[in-house]
Amino acid sequence: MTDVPEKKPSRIQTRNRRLILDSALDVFSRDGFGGATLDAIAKGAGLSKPNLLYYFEGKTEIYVTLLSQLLETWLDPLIELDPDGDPVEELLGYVRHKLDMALELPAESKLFAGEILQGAPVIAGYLKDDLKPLFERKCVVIQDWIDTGRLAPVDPAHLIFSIWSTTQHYADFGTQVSALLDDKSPAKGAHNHLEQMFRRLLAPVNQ
Amino acid sequence: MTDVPEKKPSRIQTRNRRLILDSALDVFSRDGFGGATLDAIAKGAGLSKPNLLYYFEGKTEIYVTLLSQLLETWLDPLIELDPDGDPVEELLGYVRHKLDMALELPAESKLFAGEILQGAPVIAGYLKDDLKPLFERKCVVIQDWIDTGRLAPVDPAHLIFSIWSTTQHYADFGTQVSALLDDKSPAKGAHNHLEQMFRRLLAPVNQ
DNA sequence: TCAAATTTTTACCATTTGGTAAAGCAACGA
DNA sequence: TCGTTGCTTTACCAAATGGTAAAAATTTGA
Repeated sequence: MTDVPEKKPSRIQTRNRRLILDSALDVFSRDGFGGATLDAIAKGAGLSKPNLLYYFEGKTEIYVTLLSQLLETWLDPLIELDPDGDPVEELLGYVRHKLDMALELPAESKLFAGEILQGAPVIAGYLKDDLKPLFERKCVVIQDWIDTGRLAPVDPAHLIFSIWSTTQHYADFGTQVSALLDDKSPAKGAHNHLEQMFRRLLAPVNQ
Repeated sequence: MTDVPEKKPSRIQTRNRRLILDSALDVFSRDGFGGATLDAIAKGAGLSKPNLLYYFEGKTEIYVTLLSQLLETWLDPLIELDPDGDPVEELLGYVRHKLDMALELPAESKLFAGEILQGAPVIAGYLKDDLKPLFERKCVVIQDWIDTGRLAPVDPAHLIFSIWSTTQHYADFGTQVSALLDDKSPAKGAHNHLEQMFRRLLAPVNQ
């Protein structure tokens, strides 16, 4: 038995692992996996590099831990799409939720985006094993809404892609958005615009 | 005079600079700036590393050259938005054009995305000096279309963001899209979906 | 309070990486 | 044919980086 001797973590462990992961999120999301250095992460956490390596086995383990924790949070709002709710309001609620997450947790969004951008070397398995089944279940839910006339006909998969892309854009391309909008917060305008866009797309024609 | 003694490039120079930039596009878009190595770029180009450094002054110069060339191509379709054309068709044409580019040049799209994701360290000046004026001109054009009743009322800036995000998603998040759609090409579905979505959004209500 | 366990530091190291110096080779014009 | 110019290779190097060993300091529990 080489593993599973793990005891409950001490207070120091809990605190320092938290410090490390917080710093790592900054560094990885700003510099990418390849550009990030253990020195930068250690400095941001206020620890020495060997000390950091006392808590994590290496750069990759920090990165994987960060992504794993992130994915749970990321999945949540999609899970909550309720088949029994009002279709248009359920989907608009999902849009709002995703946009709020993008605006409030841009570093997390960027970390995820960077991972996918580079071909998902770490989370390819997660995409196939966890995200895909969920994605397909929700596509069925949306298709049902369409078939029962409560939603305008639309391709469920591409609808989800559009929701993801438009909302995450405000985090992942935040630098560009800020540059083009003179740093005035895009939050209000983005919410209104996306609500309008998806409402028009989704509202069934004959009520 | 330390610069501008540049003569016309020889055939060998033209060929090798092309080889290097082609390889660099692969490597930078796959591994990010920080993760890319000169060795990988040299290998991909079939040259030795010192030979590569005979043609470019360093890693950064290759990256900057690549981005500069890319930005011209990237700007083009937006420039072509014709104020005198039919508003809805002009915008739908723009959507089509951007989507085709994303599907045909995913590496270029990813390179740009990676640069913005990391805070646009290299092209921040371009965003302010070139993209922003163009962006604002086109926002005015769109606003005029709305004011003359030929386009549904919509926030021009956020409309452009939505077009960019939804189209580029098929390149930048192509790994995820492929994983979720079982590798069947998303091209047809994406075109239909985006056409439908933006047509509904943009068509003026009272014809 | 004191020994055991945990945490942190100091001092390293091997590899990778961006980059250089300089010699060798090839091409071209006179 | 020869010298000048342009291109390529060989042989390096200094810095950065991921990571380790082991001693020192600290905390913990009995």
